[in-house]
Amino acid sequence: MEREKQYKDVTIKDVARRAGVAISTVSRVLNGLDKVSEKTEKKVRKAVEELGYVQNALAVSMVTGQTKTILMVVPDFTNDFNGSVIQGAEEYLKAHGYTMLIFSTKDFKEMDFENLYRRFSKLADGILVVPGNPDRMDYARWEKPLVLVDSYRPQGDYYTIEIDNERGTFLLTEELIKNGHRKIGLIGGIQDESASGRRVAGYLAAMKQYHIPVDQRLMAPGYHFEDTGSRGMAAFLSLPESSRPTAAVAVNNLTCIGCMKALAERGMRAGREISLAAFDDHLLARYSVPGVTVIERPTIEMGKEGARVLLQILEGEAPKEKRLIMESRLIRRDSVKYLPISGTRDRNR
Amino acid sequence: MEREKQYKDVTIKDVARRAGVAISTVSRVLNGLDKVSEKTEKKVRKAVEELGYVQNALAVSMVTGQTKTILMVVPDFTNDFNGSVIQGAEEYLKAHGYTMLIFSTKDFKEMDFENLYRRFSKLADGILVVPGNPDRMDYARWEKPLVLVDSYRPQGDYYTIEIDNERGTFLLTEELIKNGHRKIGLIGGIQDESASGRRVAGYLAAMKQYHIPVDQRLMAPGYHFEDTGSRGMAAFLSLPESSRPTAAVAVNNLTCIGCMKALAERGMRAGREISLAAFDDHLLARYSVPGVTVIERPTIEMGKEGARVLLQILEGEAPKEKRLIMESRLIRRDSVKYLPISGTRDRNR
DNA sequence: TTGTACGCGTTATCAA
DNA sequence: TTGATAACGCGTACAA
Repeated sequence: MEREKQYKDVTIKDVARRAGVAISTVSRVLNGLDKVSEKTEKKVRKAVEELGYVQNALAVSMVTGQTKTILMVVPDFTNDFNGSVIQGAEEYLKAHGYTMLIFSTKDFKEMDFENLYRRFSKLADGILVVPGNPDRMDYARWEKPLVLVDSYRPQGDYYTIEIDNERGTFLLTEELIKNGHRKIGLIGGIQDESASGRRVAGYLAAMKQYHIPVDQRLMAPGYHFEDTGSRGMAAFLSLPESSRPTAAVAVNNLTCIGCMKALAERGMRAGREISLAAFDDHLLARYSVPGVTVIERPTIEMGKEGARVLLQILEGEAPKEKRLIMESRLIRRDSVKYLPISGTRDRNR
Repeated sequence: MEREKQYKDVTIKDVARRAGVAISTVSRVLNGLDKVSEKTEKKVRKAVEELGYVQNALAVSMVTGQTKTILMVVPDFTNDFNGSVIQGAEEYLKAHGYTMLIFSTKDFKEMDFENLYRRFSKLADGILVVPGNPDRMDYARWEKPLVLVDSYRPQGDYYTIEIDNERGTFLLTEELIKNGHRKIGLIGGIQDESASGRRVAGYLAAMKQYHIPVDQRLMAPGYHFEDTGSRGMAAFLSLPESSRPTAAVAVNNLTCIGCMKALAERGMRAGREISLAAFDDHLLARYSVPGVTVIERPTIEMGKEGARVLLQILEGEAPKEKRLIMESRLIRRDSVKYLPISGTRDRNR
């Protein structure tokens, strides 16, 4: 009863009454579109202030058809790569008056995508997605502007924020080769599977370029999870010494962590018993001793760029180039041991 | 022109026309409230199916006054603690038909809170916040249901999801003491500051209980950032050996990481040159060699519980007990070295 | 420069 | 059991 009154929000109508003008005048002042005499503007602003009026974004969206909201979809929130991308995107959106809805596809069944589109189609103006691994989402059903961060779909004609995945693993593999390694394992990755496939390709390309035959036993394919890494590394370590790899490339942060876990459990360390180089920098790679050689990506910037491109599309100024390739770089640390014995001799450090 | 048509959404009106019934009937079918004859229900469902109709959540919210959305506020997305809390909360909300808006308070000025409340008051039914450090947000302005995750405001009469912070640092400190350490430093924490203050108190309580005088030089207070940790550890290491601590307690994940960074830069490691025990488990503590002894919290569950309590309040079934204290536990790893020399003698491992 | 009135897509109330 | 219609809060032609 009384309570009802209390929670009753002040509307544009209340402001109009208080200011002694029409609601359209209030609207005009608030949106600063048409000309309004200075005097009435002052009256309105005063009323707004006194009443503590706040626009009802819902009602605005109803009539304008815009929600000023974008939906961000990520595989899960506990992966620091996703966290960084979200951070960058959220900052950009916030700074440009947009609000962010968020949705995680963890434990998602493919069927669920349909519901996702239904559920959010009216709630957001556009969608920014970090694909999972595997990357099987059918984006075609989403009819509004869409930007993919860290996906590889050259045929799909989507707006994407990428880095050169193939080059990344190529550099990692090359780094190992240049340090004298020839028995190099690959941990994780699925051939022909989106970005993951590109990373496998980079490994193979480096091996080929340096004329090193690929040993299938040294490839431990799998999706980009920690488990793939720990199992892959365990498998390598159980090989007879003659065929055991002296180094390994992990395809992403989680597989790298899995490798390090497997090593730690055996009292071993990357750069001692086996060398390691991985895609994506992370806490453990950075601060463990020895540190792990990695490909670093501008994760926060990728999120920011994704948001920027999305808003550009919404403003009707879509960039001509659909694929935006960002820079990545190799960070050398001590997980790569120099093997002077056999193989290539030129040290690169 | 044509394009306009394409993007024109199908509304309840279209469904009604197609089914040959009134819109109110369609609404009834959709919401399953009143009785509807089986025949008309079938007609309506068919029309919905054929047209691919989806309710416009905005319009629903306009009239019901509920948005079925909650706002989650976190300090930033790159901290894995926040990531886990978000993960838990998002899963719970999603499963209960709620949508999650998200907002980061990184680089937030206190003044900005007012805008935050204004901006989201009409967009969300409730708010779930993980406070920053410092924890100075004025929640009183937010008039809707609110739940704090990991905040300590016993006087504020808020709904909170907590763990026993004081007990946490007490256990960490005690663990060091029981392993023979007496010169124990504290890294981070601000006295009398919310949860942070409780952690300082836990350290002091343990020292007192074991009759160890507190040396002010061994307290390196500061907010819960990485920098506080690396500087604190650096300061400890530069003390003359006679007064240098043999062990340190870090108040959270970031300060712990800072400590480990400082050690790594000097070629040192926790558990060798100095012992370390910290609040919050994380990647680096778990998998680095040696692993770090920590207090582990049920982070995902904390998010989940926060969401649960919030929805309970929204359903009008607010729990009687405002503070929900969750369990945490000590995980022993190898960063605590046993010092048999002087001091307490009973080993606890 | 300002005001009137319609429409956005729903739910809910009241009649029929 | 169904239908007509008034809200919800706002933006915006159009009229004044």
